[in-house]
Amino acid sequence: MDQEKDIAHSKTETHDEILLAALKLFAEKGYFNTSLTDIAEAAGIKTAGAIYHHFKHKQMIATALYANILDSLNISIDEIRRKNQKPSEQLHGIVDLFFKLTDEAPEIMQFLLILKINEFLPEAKPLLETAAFIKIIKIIRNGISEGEIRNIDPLLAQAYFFGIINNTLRMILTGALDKKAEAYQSQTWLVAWNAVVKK
Amino acid sequence: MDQEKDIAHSKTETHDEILLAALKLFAEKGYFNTSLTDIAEAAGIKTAGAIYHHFKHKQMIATALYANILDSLNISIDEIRRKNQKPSEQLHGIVDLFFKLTDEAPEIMQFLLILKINEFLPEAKPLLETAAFIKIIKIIRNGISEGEIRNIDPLLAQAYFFGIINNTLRMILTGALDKKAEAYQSQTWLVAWNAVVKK
DNA sequence: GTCTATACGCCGATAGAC
DNA sequence: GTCTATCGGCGTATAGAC
Repeated sequence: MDQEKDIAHSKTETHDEILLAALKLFAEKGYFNTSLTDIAEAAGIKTAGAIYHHFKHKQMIATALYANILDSLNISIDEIRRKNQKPSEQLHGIVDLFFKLTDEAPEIMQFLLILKINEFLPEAKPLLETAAFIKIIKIIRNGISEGEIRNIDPLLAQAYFFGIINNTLRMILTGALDKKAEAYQSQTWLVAWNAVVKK
Repeated sequence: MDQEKDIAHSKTETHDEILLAALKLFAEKGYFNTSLTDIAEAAGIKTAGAIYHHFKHKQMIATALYANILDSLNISIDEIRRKNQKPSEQLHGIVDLFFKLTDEAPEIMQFLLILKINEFLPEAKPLLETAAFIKIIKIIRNGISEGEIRNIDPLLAQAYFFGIINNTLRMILTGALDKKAEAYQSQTWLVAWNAVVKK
């Protein structure tokens, strides 16, 4: 951890404006189609040069973004695990979160589900090796040992369960499905859960 | 259709070498991380300039690639539909094809499942509006009217079914799942089919 | 901390000899 | 049809005034 402050109120105003603008633009046009000039403009500063007082280079913006998103996701998952005992309830909480984020902060979900992160951050850990997602695998593993989830390779169970969830969200984010995420939530949860539940 | 010849034996040798090299590099590093110099080198020609005798510009390479892949996919799907009557069998045939391609031509599946195509081909039709994928939706629609598949929005059924299939394949392609696609095929088919079947 | 100005490199693309 | 050579532009990044 480099920063003392957390995600909500970081060092300076513009520091955050830059991150916010970058998130929006990356989600919208992709990393390579977004220039520092674009980001500067969207962040309310007139020149790209000013960005270098906040980030060493362009990649660092994406790196910080990635870290922040995964960090707050990790925190949310901790909270969900604390508030719910059964793996099924914990997974349900995560699904709730994902659907809520899709409606309320679609750029974050775009970043997680649609962007090919290691195309512009070759050094970054793949999502699945990230603290947040390791915890998800752990929840699934618990679900298996407690008899809620079928006894299959936890990674496969993850692939099936989140294959359904994430693909549905992806289609919402790209506009292929035209209602709000909320409209599909309960039905999609049921199908996903059914794909892994022990019957 | 610009070309008279089909995908298998196009105009010239190098024309195909270029496409093949580009496919490989795009799948491996992404479109924006691949320069025409890279492609030239991988295609066995010494200079990037020579490429322009085969393609108007870089985008056209990707466009041709995309068209070729979708074309041959479309043909395969026609064949599958011809050889199989029931929607369930047709879907099974498509799943077979996808798993086979993942093992035997992973770059093609990377192109389809992992690359964010409209990031470098903004004009291109989204996958789902493509002839091949419209036929897949049609198969699902038939499955619903014939009573094999549950009566839900065909697009949602597609999201669920291929969410499982594609996410599994994606994890194989990225190395998160370490066996060959074939090893997961029958199990994954069952789970995916179960997610949409009318019970 | 933001501005102006500018350096630098890389890549896409073109011209023209062979 | 492939080569050499080169142009032009854009985008990252830096230097230095304010």
